[in-house]
Amino acid sequence: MKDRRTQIVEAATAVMVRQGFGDTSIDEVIRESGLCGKGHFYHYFKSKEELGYAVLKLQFESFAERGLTALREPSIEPIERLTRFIDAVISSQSPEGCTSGTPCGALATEMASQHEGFRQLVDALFQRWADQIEAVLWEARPRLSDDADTARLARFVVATLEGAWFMSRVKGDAANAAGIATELKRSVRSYAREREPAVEGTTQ
Amino acid sequence: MKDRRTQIVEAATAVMVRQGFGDTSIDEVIRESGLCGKGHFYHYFKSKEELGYAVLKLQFESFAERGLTALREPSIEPIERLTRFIDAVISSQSPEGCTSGTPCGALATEMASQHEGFRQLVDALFQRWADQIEAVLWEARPRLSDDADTARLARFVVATLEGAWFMSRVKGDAANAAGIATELKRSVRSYAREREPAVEGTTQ
DNA sequence: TGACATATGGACCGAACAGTCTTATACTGT
DNA sequence: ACAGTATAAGACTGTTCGGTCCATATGTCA
Repeated sequence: MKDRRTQIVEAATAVMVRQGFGDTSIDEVIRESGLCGKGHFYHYFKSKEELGYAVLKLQFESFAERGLTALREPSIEPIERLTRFIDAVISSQSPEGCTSGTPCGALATEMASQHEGFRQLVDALFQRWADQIEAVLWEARPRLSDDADTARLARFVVATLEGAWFMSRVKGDAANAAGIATELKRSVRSYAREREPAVEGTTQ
Repeated sequence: MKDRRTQIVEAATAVMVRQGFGDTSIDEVIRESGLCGKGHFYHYFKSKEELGYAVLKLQFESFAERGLTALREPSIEPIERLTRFIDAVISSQSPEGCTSGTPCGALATEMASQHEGFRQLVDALFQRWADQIEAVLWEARPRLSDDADTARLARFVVATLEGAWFMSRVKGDAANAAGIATELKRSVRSYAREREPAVEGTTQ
């Protein structure tokens, strides 16, 4: 029933991640999806905008499953969990193609700036990141210094990850992103009360 | 001689910052510039792409003058200078319109992902930021802890500023950006050897 | 078999847009 | 006054693209 629709969304995602939303034509999506004919596409989607929402949601959900659930893993110490999460996000965007990895990226940026509805969806995505990260920080609270504002710190982490993604995209340099991750992890750790050896986890 | 050209670039910048490069038509630029007729525009610019370069350069240079020169101000203590720079960047994008402030922004993102030439220009912009910041950090080196990698830290600052800009754009929330700035400043300060009171400079 | 919904295919339309062409106007120096 | 050139204006073209329309299959339930 929904097979075809999913197939279209996945093909569209691939093309759009490469070329952006605005520069991806319906015809291109149709060609890439293996189907032929405009009517066929418009049988499943009311408009290009609706396709956009579907694409955004797909990226959103697939990332939520892969990355964010790891943040909840109770067997790992919370700060270590966050550290791993940072590494995961950074490394997922290292090879030239942000293959289909990050739910943010140029696509979200572009779409957010085009339709108000897209913007809200992207905002919701960030909020979800931030909320999850804050939950982890909250969990680690006994080991953080008193001036740690978990909500603020969570948003800081998200913003920096975003910035790292953006910068590495423009520079096409993965080492760059890794360096940013290192600094970010250090930032988080700087809130930890002196107590443990605060193991420096190398990215690779 | 160049009056008209500048006038066009400025009008184009205003429109493009609002709508993006792709969604800004030459006709719109012409209307906004006060001139009439396509030929008139193409008298000054070879193509839309050339206009794009001019717009990017304008944003680049105007920001360089306002923000980056302050980074070189020798009368202020280097880390304090960097702190003020961070505040300046963040506050310049606070009111709903990133009026014409940040040379980065959606525009740079979008353009960078469209033409290789644009990408290189945006990259150069980041590099200039990073270089200037690194110079400041290098100056402050005697007061930084030994494990401070100035180049890496500089890129981290730039990336986070980018991320803060992007996030606050999506959220439309200035307080958010301020919080990120606070964290970023703390990060930089955390490299300072314990010595001074490390004054917390409030943004406003 | 026939009626009817769900899928599939593709021709077509109107709008928007980058860029060209042709023409008209102002200002120079001679 | 006249040639030459920078400036100005806008009609026009070729193309791309989102979206509509209509025609055809392919079931599926009677």
